[in-house]
Amino acid sequence: MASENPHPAAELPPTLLDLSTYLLSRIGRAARVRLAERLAERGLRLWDMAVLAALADFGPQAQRDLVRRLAIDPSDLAKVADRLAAAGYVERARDQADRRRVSVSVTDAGRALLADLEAQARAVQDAVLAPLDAGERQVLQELLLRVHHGTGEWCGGL
Amino acid sequence: MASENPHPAAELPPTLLDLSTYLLSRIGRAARVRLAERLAERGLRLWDMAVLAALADFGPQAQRDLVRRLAIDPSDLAKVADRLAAAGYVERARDQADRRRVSVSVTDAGRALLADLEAQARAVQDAVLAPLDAGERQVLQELLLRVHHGTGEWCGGL
DNA sequence: CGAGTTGATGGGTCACAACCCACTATAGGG
DNA sequence: CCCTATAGTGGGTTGTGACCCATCAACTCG
Repeated sequence: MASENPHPAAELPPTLLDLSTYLLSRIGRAARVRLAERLAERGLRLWDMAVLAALADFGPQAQRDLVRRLAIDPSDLAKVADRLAAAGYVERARDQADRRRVSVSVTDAGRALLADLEAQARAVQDAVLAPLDAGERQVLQELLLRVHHGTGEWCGGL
Repeated sequence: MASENPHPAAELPPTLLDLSTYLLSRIGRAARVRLAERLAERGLRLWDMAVLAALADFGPQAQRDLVRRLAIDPSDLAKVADRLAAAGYVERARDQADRRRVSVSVTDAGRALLADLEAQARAVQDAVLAPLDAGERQVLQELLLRVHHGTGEWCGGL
């Protein structure tokens, strides 16, 4: 039998396409998966990038602070920090004022890596948002930011 | 030590917030998780809703067609159809023209359920998109739809 | 100086999505 | 009438994200 369609077309139900949240979920997941693939090529995960970004943006800080900021499980963060440190992207040092705390800071290698990862993320974004022109992307970004701020009580990882 | 902030604030790194894809991913995931919770209260999963929606929108069809349309694994669909049939939301009948195929159709109960689920999805959407007025939601929906159509080659589940 | 608290860590569990393979039944072409 | 392809099904594996608990070390307060 002749295949009705070269690629399956995946014509999704209007009932779902009508939900912004459905589109949000699908598109967001696609973007996340795509970026995750690129990170995986470098032996990294999404959390690694998030931690690097937090350190680059907010400076050296204790894991404790990263835990609060990123809403990540302390135990999981310990593992991420471990791998990043082993790879030379961050340095860990006991806080002399409070020797329980481990202060984490990005190295130059880490900063360089982050720049690369950002470029990857931008590339994925360009691919995903291809149908939109610069102005539309701006509008989208602004709307998403408003949505994000308006509901900061979401907790939730990533 | 006084807690600097009642709720942890989760002040995320600008490096990430600047990425629309990051926001897309976070917001989309939050919406999906929230809806999934509501479905779970009814003993259902997201795929159940997707299958019901596809059947309601496109009418009775063989599992084979659902597989192509929704890009779901045949084996997984079999399990979903099984549960939906057991709960009385769909009916399965051998296609008389091709007895390999199993034609699936929604029952009245299934249609009623879907209406309920849609209401749940709308409720979640209202909560998530709370910061936006009707006009802005319209704009967002349109942008997301364009993004979605522009990149139909994503495959990928949900 | 205890007693309770906090930060970090290691070692798990649990749920779930995606995927894959083997097997049966049916269809259809040579 | 075989042979191959297709539809559905059952029984898995794998990877991952979130979470949880026990433990150790270090701080703080009484």
